[in-house]
Amino acid sequence: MGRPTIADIARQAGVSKGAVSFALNGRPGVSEATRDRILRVAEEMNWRPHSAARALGGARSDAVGLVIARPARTIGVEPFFSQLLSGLQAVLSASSVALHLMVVEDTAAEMEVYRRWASEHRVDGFIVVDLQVKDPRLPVLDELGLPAVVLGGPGKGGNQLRIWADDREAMLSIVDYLAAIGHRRIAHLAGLPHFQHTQRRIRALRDASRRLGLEEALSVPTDFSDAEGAAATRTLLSRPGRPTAIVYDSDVMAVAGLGVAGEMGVSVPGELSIVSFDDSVLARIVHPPLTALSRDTFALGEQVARSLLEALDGAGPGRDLQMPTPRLTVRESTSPPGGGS
Amino acid sequence: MGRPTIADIARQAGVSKGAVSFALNGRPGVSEATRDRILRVAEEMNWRPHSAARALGGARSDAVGLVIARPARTIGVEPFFSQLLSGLQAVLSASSVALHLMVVEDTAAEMEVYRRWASEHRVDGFIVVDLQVKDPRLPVLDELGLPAVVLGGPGKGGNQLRIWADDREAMLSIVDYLAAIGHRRIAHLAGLPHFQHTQRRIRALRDASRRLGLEEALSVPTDFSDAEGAAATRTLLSRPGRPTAIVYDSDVMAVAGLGVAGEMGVSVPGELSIVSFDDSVLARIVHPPLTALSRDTFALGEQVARSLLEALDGAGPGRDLQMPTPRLTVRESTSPPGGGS
DNA sequence: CTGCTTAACTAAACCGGTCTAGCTCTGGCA
DNA sequence: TGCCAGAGCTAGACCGGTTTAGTTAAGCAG
Repeated sequence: MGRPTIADIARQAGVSKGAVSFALNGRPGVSEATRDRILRVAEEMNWRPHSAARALGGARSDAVGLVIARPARTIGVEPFFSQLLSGLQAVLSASSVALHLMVVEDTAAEMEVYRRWASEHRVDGFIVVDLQVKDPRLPVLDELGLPAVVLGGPGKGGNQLRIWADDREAMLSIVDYLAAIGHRRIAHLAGLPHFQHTQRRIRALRDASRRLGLEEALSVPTDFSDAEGAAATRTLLSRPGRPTAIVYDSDVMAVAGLGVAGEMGVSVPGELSIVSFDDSVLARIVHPPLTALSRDTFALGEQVARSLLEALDGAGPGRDLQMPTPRLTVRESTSPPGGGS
Repeated sequence: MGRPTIADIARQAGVSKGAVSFALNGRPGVSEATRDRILRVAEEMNWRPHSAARALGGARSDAVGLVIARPARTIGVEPFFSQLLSGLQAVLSASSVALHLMVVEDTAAEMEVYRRWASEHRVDGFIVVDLQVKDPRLPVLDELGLPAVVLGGPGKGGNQLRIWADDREAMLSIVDYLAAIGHRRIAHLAGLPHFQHTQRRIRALRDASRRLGLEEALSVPTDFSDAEGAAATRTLLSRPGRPTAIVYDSDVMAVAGLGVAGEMGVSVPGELSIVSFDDSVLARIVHPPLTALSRDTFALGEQVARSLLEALDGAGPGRDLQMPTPRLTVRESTSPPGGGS
């Protein structure tokens, strides 16, 4: 005989299927004595719920979805994602909730997957990353009516729970620090321009430069790849009046930039200070180790998972959540311009 | 009205549910004319199959499982996994097969997840990584009867399809190269000792050293973390008769080792040559860029996914598959011992 | 024209759960 | 004693597909 079903348990325990279902799901409708008996029988027969059957009945599927719209090859490169994934998993697996992961080409495909998974009851909720400026995914999620946690920026539009860190404040802390040790010409290798956090950082940098009376800061948009990071760095460094400090939006780009500097004979931090907006092993293990914003991406993942699980349990709307503002970890890639080392 | 079901299509097209099912699945039982009509109606109504309903009927669930038994925090660090994931996704998403991902603490928990997912019909097959020496997971998978693709080593035990690259040959190519440019004292920072590929590499190094008449090579086991990589490097370099070349089993450790060398004032490659067994952006973007074994992990992921999909389609047992032996990419972290920069 | 085969299709069972309507007790209270 | 409320439980519909058994009509040989 194959796997036991609730019908088998019902027969064995001498009750109806319905009673078994009530007992196993801890809901009223059976006496304590009966519930115990049923649970014991289920245990004995080594019963496991059949997820498909559950999902068909409209109940939970105990899985959440994460769809990432970036070329598959670049995901592997980004420590941010793998760190986030780790954090998510840590919490989700503790609750035996699986993660449905899919990488797609573009936002249109991403929305299509949302629709499909929702209509198939494949997942109970979504995690949304890479929030865009006028994000077309939010209305879709609203329409689907599944709970979702959106990573990035506060703001309205969509009924999803938002979790974010204060990018603006973070950028200000970088600029304040650089200005304090004497830098006047700061450049910025930004990320994809239609991401909300990219814009927020660019604006923060510009505002801070004005306030502190620095030269107008240059923000160069990139696709987050090491290739563009290296290329843009090379361009910046070979111009007259080159910056004395560069802020990189991701650690991969920062490390690539560090490599370019070395290659061009520009000493770091002697002639160029480097700050990474993202901290990971990467920033720590290169030489010199990079001054970086330490945002605990793992913890972020944990928080996202926790919030989503709460939302699944129907714990009210659950309000937006701000993560602690990342603090700058000063390492050896920064020093006063023209300074020693 | 909610999503259309085949009953809706049947009504609209004036046929029975059964006919619709036949038509949509391309099986005999309906005329060409009727099939076309049904397909057109389905298209018009924007019908999507409900995966749960399908799975309930005993059919496929269109998802495969990947369970990784490592501390969640370390996954994010390992480019190997994220690259592999990317490759898997590239193929899976093209076939609209989702990936069920879970990170657990140990092998026991991993096997438990296999059992659960199998009995819940949550997945159609598994991808198994980190093959161990006497791997307890293989009998479990046999028992569950689901197709699986195992990453690592050829060999018997288990009915799963195996995919691997020739670690032995790869290690030999590294040692041959190092010996050819004059190295006699080679050390090796290995991975977790109960992994099959770790043992294979250690043995290959020892054999090659004997054959080439080098000093007995030292293999130090680690947990793959940057911390242990750094610590072991420090130990090796501060001993008298220190190695002139170190082979690292992962790029994270190699980069960490590079950092330690810099810190200790040991010039690379002047006084120490470094080879990484794993190539990734990491190896390319540090300075100096690392000589590394280029195994295309992304392609490996693609191949694994393809093989698993084939197995799902019941394409016979499908025999074991060897990936091209990784070839050594010489960069600037290696040179003759005592040689110039 | 009869009898037989086969293609095309329908009706209904089935997968393994969830959930609702309703039945049967028991106890409390007027 | 009669009535009602509620606890505890059962029967069966239901979710959306797949699959099998059965029906109908057409085609063809004899």
